[in-house]
Amino acid sequence: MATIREIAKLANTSIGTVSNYLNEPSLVAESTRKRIEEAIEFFDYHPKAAARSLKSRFTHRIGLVPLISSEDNRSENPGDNAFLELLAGINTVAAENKYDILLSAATNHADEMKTYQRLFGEGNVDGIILQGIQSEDERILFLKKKKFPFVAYGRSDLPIQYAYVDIDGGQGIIQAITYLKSLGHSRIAYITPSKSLMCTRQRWDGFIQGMSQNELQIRDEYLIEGDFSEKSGYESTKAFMNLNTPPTAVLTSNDVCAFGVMRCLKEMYLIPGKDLSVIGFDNVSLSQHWQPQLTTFAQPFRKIGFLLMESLLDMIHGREQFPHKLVQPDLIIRESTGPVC
Amino acid sequence: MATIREIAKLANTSIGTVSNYLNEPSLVAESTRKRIEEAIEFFDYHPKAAARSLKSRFTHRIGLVPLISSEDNRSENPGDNAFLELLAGINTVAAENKYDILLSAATNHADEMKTYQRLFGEGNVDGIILQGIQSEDERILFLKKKKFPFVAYGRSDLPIQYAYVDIDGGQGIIQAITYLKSLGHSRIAYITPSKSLMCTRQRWDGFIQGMSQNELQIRDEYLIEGDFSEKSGYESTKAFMNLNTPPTAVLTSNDVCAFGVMRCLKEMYLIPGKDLSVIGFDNVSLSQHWQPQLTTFAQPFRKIGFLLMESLLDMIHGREQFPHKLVQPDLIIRESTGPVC
DNA sequence: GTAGGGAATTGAAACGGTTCAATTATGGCA
DNA sequence: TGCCATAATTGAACCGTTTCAATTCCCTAC
Repeated sequence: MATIREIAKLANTSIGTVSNYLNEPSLVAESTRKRIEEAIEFFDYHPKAAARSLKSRFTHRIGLVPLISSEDNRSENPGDNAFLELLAGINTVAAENKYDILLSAATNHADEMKTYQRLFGEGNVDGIILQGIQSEDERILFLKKKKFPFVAYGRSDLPIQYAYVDIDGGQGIIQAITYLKSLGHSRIAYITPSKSLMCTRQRWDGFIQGMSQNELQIRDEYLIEGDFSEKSGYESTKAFMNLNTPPTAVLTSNDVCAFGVMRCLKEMYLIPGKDLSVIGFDNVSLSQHWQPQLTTFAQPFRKIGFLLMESLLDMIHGREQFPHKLVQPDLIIRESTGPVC
Repeated sequence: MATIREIAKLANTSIGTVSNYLNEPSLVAESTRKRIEEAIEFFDYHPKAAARSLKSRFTHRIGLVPLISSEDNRSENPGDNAFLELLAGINTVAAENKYDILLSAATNHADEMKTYQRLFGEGNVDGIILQGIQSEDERILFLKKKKFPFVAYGRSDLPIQYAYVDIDGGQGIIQAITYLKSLGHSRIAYITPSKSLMCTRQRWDGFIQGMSQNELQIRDEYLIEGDFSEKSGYESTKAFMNLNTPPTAVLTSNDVCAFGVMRCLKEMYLIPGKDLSVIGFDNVSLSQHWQPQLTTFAQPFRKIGFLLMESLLDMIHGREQFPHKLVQPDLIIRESTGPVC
């Protein structure tokens, strides 16, 4: 395989000039450039990545540690499609900027931090994208301490500055309430996710703002803290529908919870979208095959991937310090919502 | 960041010995080993990947070019989950062997070959996994010519030796026929995929063998060459059911085709699994939510990922030349098949 | 004719490991 | 004690780029 020295020799110039051509062609005179191009063509020359990054300190790679469930599952895991769309988005921007994605997995979950230390320590990548952010996320603390470029998909509750892209759950809720109001709803219930989660607070702020903006009254008996389970949807609905004046619409914490709501309605011979409008969150693939099809929020994962990669490149090249970006979820209107009777 | 020289100095030994420790600890005496370990611990030392692979010619990375659909789709694309499971399998074996996966995308489809040339030419990876094999696949020709380690998921019709992992569609069909026979079926129809595809021939061989093994008669009017479309399932079924003695069971080319079969039955007020047993191929996520749930073949993608990576490692390390591996598809029995009435 | 300055080019040093032939240490045995 | 085989260690050379200070080239202005 040809090296830069052979190219230089054939093009009758020095390796320094060839290197310049490779990295900043404008530094090279027209005639020299032509000869170098011919030599490169002749040898089908590609500069070796290892040599390049040894000296330049740039790998043109970014790191990503996939969350892989250990068991074999081809199930409806909503995260699956999400990850793939995310990857597609990241990959698109990466390719446009001549970057590759390095996927590193830990053999077991306990070793996950070791994977990040290795990615960083061995100089395998120029930056890292984090997903599945947790409260007090130690990966964030680690990378921040090392001053290594990274972007997180999701906000944590750490009191430090770092780059992230996240869903604007609050704006979503506002949008949903406005939509429900336009259908004539005023008695809107809300099954919130568990209080301990980051997204809950953001959505809750949106709920308050959305209700006041639409001049609707928040009623305590219409609020239940659930979790992401089917059961919490089922049980909350039971409680709601046994009130003297039950709500006419309910916002749930996610699609699975919304399925629980609908199961309860079915048992009570009530019809989703008619007796109670139901809105989910996530747009899992089942939601469009359910009977009735579920109105829900979709996260534009591909766009999130774009933004993650763009932010990371900005950081790597020192164009920005800690970019923050929020994206609106898409309200996908299907059959589980309808005008109030 | 510490280098191997600093480690050697602190451990009071030479860089050669430290390098030995890193790569083949058995070469280093116990006492020296201890001092080196302490020094590594002290500096939190990680050998730089670039320096390592510059001289050793091993990157500890394998390359994979994902097939990314350009449009934003969070649809039921059956390939999506497949790819993720495949990746999970590859990643697991890779991690166990201290390998990472390099994902490289082309900005547009026309440049795909360039991506492979770059992956190879820049020395970015030790080997490559190919998916979506096509007839006369130029990637295979290229990598073969360069004598670069690669494993393909799927067979092509090229008359050259290369490593692959593939589904044993023929064995699947035999299994399906044996299963149908056990339910009392003898009039079995088969909607084959298009003749031009590699898998068709393999499945067809299985069909012949399965029928003769079960002492069943192949009848020409029960054979239709379809494609992977819903429509071909629909129209073939119309033809079958208008015969004087219609079949009691039908094997289809894939799940989508099977859905077409069932739509036709519904129109004719016939019941899948009762009036006609239907077997799909692929186990797309819809197949278990269909009414009735579809009996179909699932590909064990995660296992395929294992095998791909294991084969590739064998080739990289010169343990095998062109490993071939076939895996059985899993017949998933659901509601669209039943005993003959 | 010459000074000045920008554009183009040069080549040695550096990046941080691995490799390997050569050297030294160690232990067993007569 | 001396000899030999084997284990352990050494360090210089090398991998193929980038980098940068120094040099050369070329043109313009005076």
